[in-house]
Amino acid sequence: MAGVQKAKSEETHRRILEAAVALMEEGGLNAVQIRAVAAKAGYSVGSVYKHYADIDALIIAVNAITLSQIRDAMTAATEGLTDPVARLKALAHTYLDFARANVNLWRGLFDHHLAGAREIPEEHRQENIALLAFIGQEIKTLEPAMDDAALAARTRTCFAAVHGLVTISLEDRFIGLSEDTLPVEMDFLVDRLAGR
Amino acid sequence: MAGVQKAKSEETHRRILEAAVALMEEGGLNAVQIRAVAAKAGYSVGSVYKHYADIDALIIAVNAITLSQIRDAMTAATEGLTDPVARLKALAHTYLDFARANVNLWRGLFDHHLAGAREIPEEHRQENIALLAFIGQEIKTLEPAMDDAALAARTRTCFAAVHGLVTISLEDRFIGLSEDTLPVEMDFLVDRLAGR
DNA sequence: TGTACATCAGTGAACGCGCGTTCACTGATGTAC
DNA sequence: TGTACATCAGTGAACGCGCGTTCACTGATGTAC
Repeated sequence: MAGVQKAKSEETHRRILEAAVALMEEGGLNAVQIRAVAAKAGYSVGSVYKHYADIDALIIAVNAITLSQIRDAMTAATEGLTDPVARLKALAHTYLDFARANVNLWRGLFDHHLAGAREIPEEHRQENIALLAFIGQEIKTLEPAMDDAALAARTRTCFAAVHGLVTISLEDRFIGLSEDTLPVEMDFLVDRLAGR
Repeated sequence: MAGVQKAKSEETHRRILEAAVALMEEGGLNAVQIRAVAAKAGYSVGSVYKHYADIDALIIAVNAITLSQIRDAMTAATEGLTDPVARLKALAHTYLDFARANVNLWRGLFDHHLAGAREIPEEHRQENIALLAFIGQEIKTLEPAMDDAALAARTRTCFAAVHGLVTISLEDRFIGLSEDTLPVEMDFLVDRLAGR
């Protein structure tokens, strides 16, 4: 009956990660605490440490899931669209909708800062690049003559502008744009960025 | 010799605030701690509480100074300029330059979240509105036919887009735009937002 | 198949640190008469 | 001007809480012979 330990271990690993995701969703980054995760997953504190080196590793794992969810949503949203501007709009709205539907998961991506010299894991970096690649692809279609450096810069600018609109709309301290005007403003922004 | 106590008290108040600003500048939001502020200002922990109700009140005071610094820089930067787009570019570059020159003070504005139900002080809110008013004024010149609600929405969108570019450029996790391309991208963004 | 030992998953009390906050106290300044 | 008392600025040890992390331990699973 070999493999029982492995199966148990994998289930525990999965349950702990699920609990962490749920806590991030419910209470934001600060709610992802070792004791809370352990309790929610149905294990003890020590077990969490058998699967994740520390709290940062766990949060990074949660953020990796969030990034891949966004990537998947973007893939689905652009499927079948051919016009570059329509595709860019679909990407922007997907990003906005995801952020609004999953405020805490989305904030977790940007609120989590590693202390000191620790590096962002390569996997995470790749996911970020993947999101930018969605945008870069469309901009290349719109501006075929642009060289690679300019394209990379322009891609980040466009992402940054859309990201800014999403950020500000989620901050209550800036009395937010109303529910209805937000998509209108997003379309305006993408149109202008695309030169239309 | 009346007024000695008042003068001492005012000086202490000022020194504590100065120490808090210096700490925020040097080490970011998390460096603004009661003990650190007290030590830097040359007083004891208890004295800080004689002048500020709690750590949040002190941080809010620091942020108020930062906001007014930005506002003053914007006023100076637009002086003498008449073209609305030139003025918008000057505002955007002032914002970018301030953030790059005072990363920690600038981050403090957005990283500080009040726990629970506490409200953002009215003074703070007014300063935010003041910054938006700078932009709104120029957009009104560019789009005189726009009604107030649309103008308010558009103003926030433009601020948000510029804010996003500044935010992303300060994040090292997105390999930043190089020193040189950043102003170019900022000009591009403002031109496009202005419809040029 | 059975025995002895090694390895693993899981436990949870205890440690340690950071840090905001309190409060009884001291000495200086202000005020009333 | 002098005395007695009140008020204020400033002190810093101590409290309390949150929370990440450790580690000696238990029982189950795996392995060697």
